[in-house]
Amino acid sequence: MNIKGSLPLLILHVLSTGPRHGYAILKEIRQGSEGVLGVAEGTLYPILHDLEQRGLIEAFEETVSGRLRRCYRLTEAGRRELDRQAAEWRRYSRAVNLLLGGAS
Amino acid sequence: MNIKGSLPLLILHVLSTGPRHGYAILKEIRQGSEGVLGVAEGTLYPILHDLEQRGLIEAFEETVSGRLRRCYRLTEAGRRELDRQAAEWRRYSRAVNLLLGGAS
DNA sequence: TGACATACCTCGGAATTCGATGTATTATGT
DNA sequence: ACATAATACATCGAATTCCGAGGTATGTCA
Repeated sequence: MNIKGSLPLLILHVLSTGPRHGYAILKEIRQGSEGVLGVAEGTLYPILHDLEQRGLIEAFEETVSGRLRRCYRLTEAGRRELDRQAAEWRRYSRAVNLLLGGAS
Repeated sequence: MNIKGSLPLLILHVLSTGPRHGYAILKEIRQGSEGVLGVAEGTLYPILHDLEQRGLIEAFEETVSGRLRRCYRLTEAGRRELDRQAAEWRRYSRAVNLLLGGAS
């Protein structure tokens, strides 16, 4: 379904626009890509835990619409990693397009 | 090193520009992407065998510079699969760029 | 009261790729 | 002449990445 390896980038980017809980990230990726991209829950949560362990995001509890939710925000290291991965994405996608003979 | 899932697309595309043997495909992907993309040999040959088994490419023996080489050419089904995968690539990469807030 | 969306989670397995390793030939430099 | 690199093909095991299926629980709407 997805271009493999791009999910951490997408997740970090969504969190760079503001803290969110897991399920909200899911919906943001779907809507923000006009339904083209989709992340399965069984994929998202393990990645979230991994990003947290690596210090790229941090979790905090927050009450959203009367219920306790596990929210995440980007750390400074996460911001740097986001920049790094975004640059890498541009580099690779440009290279593929170059090879395929298309523009940019 | 590579965006996962894109290698069959790249290989099919290279073969669409003319028949080649494995090692030549390798170099074509490297040079055609200005060194950004690279395929390990341990990755290429299994994919080649898989594509052949699926009828997307066909092998033939040819003498290249005095030595017998195993060359591959695209089949009709391979051409269709290439079109399909190229369209999918454009669709997904556009969606990622859309989400990341960039153009196209 | 049933269905559906929200919200979180784990597990097993499939797919994809790389690195290491092996073999053999040809070209290039010294 | 000899060593080294490039060419050329191949297999294997391991790592990474992702999905689907399943589980739990609450809120909302008809």
